[in-house]
Amino acid sequence: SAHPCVPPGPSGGGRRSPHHPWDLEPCCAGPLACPEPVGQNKLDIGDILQQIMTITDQSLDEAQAKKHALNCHRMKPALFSVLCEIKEKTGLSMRNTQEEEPQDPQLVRLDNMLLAEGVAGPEKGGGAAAAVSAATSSGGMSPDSSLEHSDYKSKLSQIRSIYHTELEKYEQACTEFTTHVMNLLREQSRTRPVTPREIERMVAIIHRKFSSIQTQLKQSTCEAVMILRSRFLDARRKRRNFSKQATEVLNEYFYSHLSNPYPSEEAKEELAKQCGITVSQVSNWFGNKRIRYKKNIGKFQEEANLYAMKTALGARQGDDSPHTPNSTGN
DNA sequence: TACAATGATTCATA
DNA sequence: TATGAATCATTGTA
Repeated sequence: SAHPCVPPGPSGGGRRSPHHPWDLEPCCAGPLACPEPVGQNKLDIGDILQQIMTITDQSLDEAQAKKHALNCHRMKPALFSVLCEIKEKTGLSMRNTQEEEPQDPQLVRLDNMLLAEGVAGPEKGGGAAAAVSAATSSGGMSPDSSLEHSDYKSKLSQIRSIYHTELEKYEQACTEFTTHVMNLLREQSRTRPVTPREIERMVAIIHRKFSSIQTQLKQSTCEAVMILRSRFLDARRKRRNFSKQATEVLNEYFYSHLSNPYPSEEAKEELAKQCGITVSQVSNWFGNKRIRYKKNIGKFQEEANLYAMKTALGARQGDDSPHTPNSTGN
């Protein structure tokens, strides 16, 4: 009852011809060599799809053989173009899903820091110089620090070289892996439609993964630099006691203002000048002195008496010695 | 070498 | 923001 022009459905029948393409014997002779009735084509396609679906369940050799057979199959170009069409249609919906994302702010910060420290970018020792200048400006740096400076520089250059070696390794691995995947996709594009855009996306995914590894490397490098810097800049590590004369000046002020040992900003500046130290060092000294005195007044009694006597002696001599102005007096 | 002294830092608070 | 309190890291000394 079927019209001779209406081919049977894909699931209809299923009786294979003796020279059926699903035997997957390469049919390299082409369609002319193995003529098939027109109605058979839909059946062919259904079976080809079935074969493709099950190809992953087969062993490598089997799959390879089947792949080769499929590549040579006379229906392949037609099927391929259909797949391309379907893919193009579905591809449209995901076209807008993935666009170039903005640069990771954390990575930007890491890059900037590595650049500022002289780890990334051209070698010039800028980071070390910056550290030194920072140390000197903070007031805690002794002038004869060239030894420590070179120590810092050598350690920084160690970090730098490790960083660059690792970075190079990662970049090489990334390139190798990308090439491998691209080759794989190109190879696959012979049997399934793989658009250049798809390859691009895959490459982008790989780069993202590798860049996250790179971020970790940058993070640990930053940590190493921070530790190095903190060790280098930590003034506690190169503490020098003040001169005897400076301590004397500070103690004189402290004990002569015992009821209110809080020098004004001007007094601090004056004391700093007299002692050859910075104002913040004067502040530190008074901070420490106050707390330590308060904690153990008994221990400081002798010292207090000594300076009280000194002050009294100075006052009796009547000389208008250039002492710092009494802030509150008592 | 242990330990006290001391200058500096950090953190909480008023 | 100055100060107190705790703590760190080094120096000085017995």
